[in-house]
Amino acid sequence: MSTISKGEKTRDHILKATRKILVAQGFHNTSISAVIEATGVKKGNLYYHFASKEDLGLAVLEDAKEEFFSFLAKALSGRDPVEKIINSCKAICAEQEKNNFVGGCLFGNTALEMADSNQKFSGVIQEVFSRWTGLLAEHLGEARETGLLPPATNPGLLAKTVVATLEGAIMMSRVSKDKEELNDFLAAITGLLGR
Amino acid sequence: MSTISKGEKTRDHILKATRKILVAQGFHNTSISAVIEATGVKKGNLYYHFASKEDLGLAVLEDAKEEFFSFLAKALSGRDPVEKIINSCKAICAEQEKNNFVGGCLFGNTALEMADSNQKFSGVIQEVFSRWTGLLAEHLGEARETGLLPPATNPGLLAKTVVATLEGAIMMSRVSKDKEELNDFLAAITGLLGR
DNA sequence: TAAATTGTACCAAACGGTCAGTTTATTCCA
DNA sequence: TGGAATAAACTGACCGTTTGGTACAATTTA
Repeated sequence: MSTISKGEKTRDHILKATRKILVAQGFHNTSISAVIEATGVKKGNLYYHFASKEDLGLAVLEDAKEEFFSFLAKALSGRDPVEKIINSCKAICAEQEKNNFVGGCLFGNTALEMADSNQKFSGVIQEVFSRWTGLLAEHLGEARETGLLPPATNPGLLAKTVVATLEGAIMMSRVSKDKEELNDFLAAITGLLGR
Repeated sequence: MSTISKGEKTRDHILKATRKILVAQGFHNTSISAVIEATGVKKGNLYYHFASKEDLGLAVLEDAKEEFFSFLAKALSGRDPVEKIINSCKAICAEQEKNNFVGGCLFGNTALEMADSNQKFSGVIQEVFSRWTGLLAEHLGEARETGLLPPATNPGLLAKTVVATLEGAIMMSRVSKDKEELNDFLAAITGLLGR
């Protein structure tokens, strides 16, 4: 007796399938008919679950957000805070390789596509970035206290820098489709953290 | 007796005006009618100068590319190679502030919007990134030879890292619209270069 | 018996693009 | 030098298609 209803299952199926298209093609280049084709869900049913295309896009983003932070929580593993961060970056890069550099980062993509034209979207993105950097900053603060990083370290700034470099790295390796390039970037981030 | 014909003037006017819309809204969210409205050029005339919307987009990108590298050449000024790079990053960030973080980087935006769906676009972007990092790598190599940077420095990788961090920084500060944040990132890049 | 799903048909608006024809500039020859 | 011929630049109405979205009765499922 599963507690998830059929409707919830369908909704989730739509979310996951739409995410795949959205991450590779972007919001404005993804049509409702493409979603219908990919999901197999009929139009009437789609609009039964989501009020509008915007609503669907936001729901996909929210869903991906939750999944990302649960992924991040698991990926942040290691013997010390610095290693945890490095491993999380490695895990993210591994995902990129796994997808053959198709899609990149949904949040980064959406950030650049919608930042100046849709507040609702950029609001979610802002939340992702601040929560993400906040988590990293916590660990970096811990690392500083325990002497793993120099006392002059600014955890908040360093966390943002790591995320920015990672986002930039995903962007550039997505264009070049170069596996080694991504590993190089990973080495650069490792260097940022003094290793 | 100017050597630029009326047609060339119109073409350039279209390119510049379209760029403004494109950088803020993206390719797929920019309609031909929006271009027509912004330029004042009638539809028939627009298609006299450009074969298609894609063609227009590519031309805008090419035009912006040329302008960027001429901007970069000027911005790469300073007493030594490292200072030159830092100043160029500062100049780029100053542009972002000037535009109130609207639009961000046309190349980065287009990279994330078109990378997986349009080879022609991503080809231009790839060229921009490789030329840009190539230029920085040259200066970094020089800096290493003259002892400004440690002998173990990898100019190519460091150049890519600088660009990646800058692109990530522009992305994140575009979402947050935070002036100080961008300056923080600038400090981080300066740190990357050992200053 | 309520929630979920299908089917079909429809809508106005916006989309990218075309084209015959008009205007403006340039060339060329008497 | 002037006027015809040619080419370049521009206009605006029009095209078919796709877009996101609606309506709603009929059916299936939990």
